[in-house]
Amino acid sequence: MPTVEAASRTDTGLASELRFSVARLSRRLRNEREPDNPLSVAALSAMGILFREGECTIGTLAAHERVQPPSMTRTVNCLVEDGYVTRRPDATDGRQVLVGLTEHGREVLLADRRRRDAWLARRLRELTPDERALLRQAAPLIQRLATA
Amino acid sequence: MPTVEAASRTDTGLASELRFSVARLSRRLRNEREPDNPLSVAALSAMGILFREGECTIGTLAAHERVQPPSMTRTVNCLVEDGYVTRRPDATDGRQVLVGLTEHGREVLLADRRRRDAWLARRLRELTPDERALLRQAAPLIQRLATA
DNA sequence: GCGGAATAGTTAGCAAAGGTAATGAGTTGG
DNA sequence: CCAACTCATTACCTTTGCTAACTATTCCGC
Repeated sequence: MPTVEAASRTDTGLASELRFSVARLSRRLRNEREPDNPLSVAALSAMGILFREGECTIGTLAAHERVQPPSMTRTVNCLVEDGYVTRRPDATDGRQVLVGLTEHGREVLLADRRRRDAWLARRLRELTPDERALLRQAAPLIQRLATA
Repeated sequence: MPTVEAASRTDTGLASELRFSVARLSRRLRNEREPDNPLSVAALSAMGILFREGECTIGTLAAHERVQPPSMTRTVNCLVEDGYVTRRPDATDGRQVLVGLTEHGREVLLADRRRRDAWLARRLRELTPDERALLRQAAPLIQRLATA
């Protein structure tokens, strides 16, 4: 049997397995959020971008989230209502809107992030140190698969 | 500094990183589905369960998907309409409904799965063999984190 | 073996979060 | 300077989840 074909078949198996397990853990993480959590998933990840990237336009946020601009407009509107972000017009291009985290938003984001990490951290403590080390190496790979 | 505290902090960092990368890849995988795909995500994973587990009741399907029974009822109704699954009453318990894949459903599921794996498999081929081997070990761990 | 409690599924109605199409406001190039 | 383009918004639709309320069936205590 040709090596290339074998390798390709194995990769497809890996793809299947990885896709399934990642989808499953992702769903589980969403479900394990506190039910009284004030922040929706969409809101949270938009705030995450603002935290990492600083002030962004609606379009930039939408592109980062791979979402259409109208969806991001709505998300941002909710966040403004709740005082987590501010909007201001761009000084040089009046069409654009700059969105930025408020101090309150930053605090709430970090608190929520801590809370959401807690469940997974607890689960991770049930693994062996070797298994954790393996996942520590895998995480950036998974990130790279998603990014480029 | 006490070892326990240090380990715990490191685990929290790992939790953060893993959560972020998994969420991101999962979103990306959803987005990379063919736009003209006839099967919704919910439908697809319900069919996946039927494929793995064989005939199931609505309640079992709902539990597997961590979804409330009414949601699964609707999903199954759509699948029945499209001829991907069949429903029949349980012989010994008239309250229950058994749902099973049709041959057509099985074919469509496998075709869709191949198509969805293709993108990820392509990305995986850009990694080194060592990196792929690492992910191959990580996949079952991720699965275990999600499952118990 | 019968009547109340429990269980499986469905129906109805609501909410979150995505999408497209059309519109308005602002910028820019010919 | 006006036509074409870009960014954001509005209006409306879809998917997919939820809860509450209801029906049909089974099970259990007596």
